[in-house]
Amino acid sequence: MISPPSYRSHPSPFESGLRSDGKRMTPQRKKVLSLFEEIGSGIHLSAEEVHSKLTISGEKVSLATIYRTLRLLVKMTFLNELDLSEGGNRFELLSHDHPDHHHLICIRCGRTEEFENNNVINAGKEAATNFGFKLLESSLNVRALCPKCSNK
Amino acid sequence: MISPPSYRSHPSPFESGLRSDGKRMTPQRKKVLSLFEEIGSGIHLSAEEVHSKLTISGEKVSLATIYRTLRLLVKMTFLNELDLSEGGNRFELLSHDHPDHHHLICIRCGRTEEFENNNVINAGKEAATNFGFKLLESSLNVRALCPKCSNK
DNA sequence: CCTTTTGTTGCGAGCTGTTCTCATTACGCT
DNA sequence: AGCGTAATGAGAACAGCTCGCAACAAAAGG
Ligand SMILES: [Mn+2]
Ligand SMILES: [Mn+2]
Ligand SMILES: [Zn+2]
Ligand SMILES: [Zn+2]
Repeated sequence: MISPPSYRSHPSPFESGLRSDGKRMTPQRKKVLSLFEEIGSGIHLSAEEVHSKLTISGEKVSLATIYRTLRLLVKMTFLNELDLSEGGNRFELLSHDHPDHHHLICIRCGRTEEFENNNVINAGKEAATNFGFKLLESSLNVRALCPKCSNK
Repeated sequence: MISPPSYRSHPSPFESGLRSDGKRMTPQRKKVLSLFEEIGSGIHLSAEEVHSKLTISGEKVSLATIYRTLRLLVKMTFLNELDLSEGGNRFELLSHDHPDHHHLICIRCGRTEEFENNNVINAGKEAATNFGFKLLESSLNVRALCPKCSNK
């Protein structure tokens, strides 16, 4: 029989964020966030894809819980939600070094590249200011054809 | 009994665009495009809204036909399709003086303002060039709170 | 510990926006 | 007017997502 460590281990930022809000850490939540962390940033997964990736690696989490958890992780700013037009929404690990990147999407094959541009960020700020709006977030989606799809 | 005019009237750009592609002008198609033209640019309508506006003014066009026609009008570049995240997609008359405008959206009440910014356009071009993509279109969506929704 | 409380899950039903199927209609051409 | 074929209307189907609720499980209290 293994006894738990006698010291109190540091809770992860995820766990303490949950706790401080009366919410609980669960295996399902851990699995979803871990998937994104293992896969790294710059990868954009749909809820369906999260579900099948977990299923394939033997972890059973219901689709409804995945949707709930994704929403939660977005609200907690661990994930970023993308609306790339075609198909369902996608989610990516929110990297704190590149929080404001934008996306270049091949509308044929779905290949997606990321880029940053301060002018875009400023354009959003400026527009919000001009109309007296309080800026939340601005996202530039560039729809295009990748080299492979472009020459036939 | 009224006879049709004996001269051949100039077909509209819409009609000639259709004809040149083996497609036909129909009352339904005319009604949908006319609605957008009468209502003017800068107005963003969902398919459902197009349907109810036509229904209210006594024009009966089925919802399926409206979806088909909206797709067609986008492909023919008479309309622009917006993906403002929340709810269904919206459509607007594509004004040829302001083809590349962007949108500032209040996520609470839906109020939407338009703005133009050359830096944004250039950012899209630049990103496409850097990755060897062929640019199709780029759209900046700024999510924010309008003054009314922002203070309470 | 056992009990209570309360947040969370899984499942299926439900919902919303959009597309599809197919029988019927009607545009455009002669 | 008649023909070929595109387009429509009506409803079924679909995709993506949310909800309701019973079963479950983590905290909290005794
Ligand atoms: Mn990204
Ligand atoms: Mn607009
Ligand atoms: Zn491609
Ligand atoms: Zn508002």
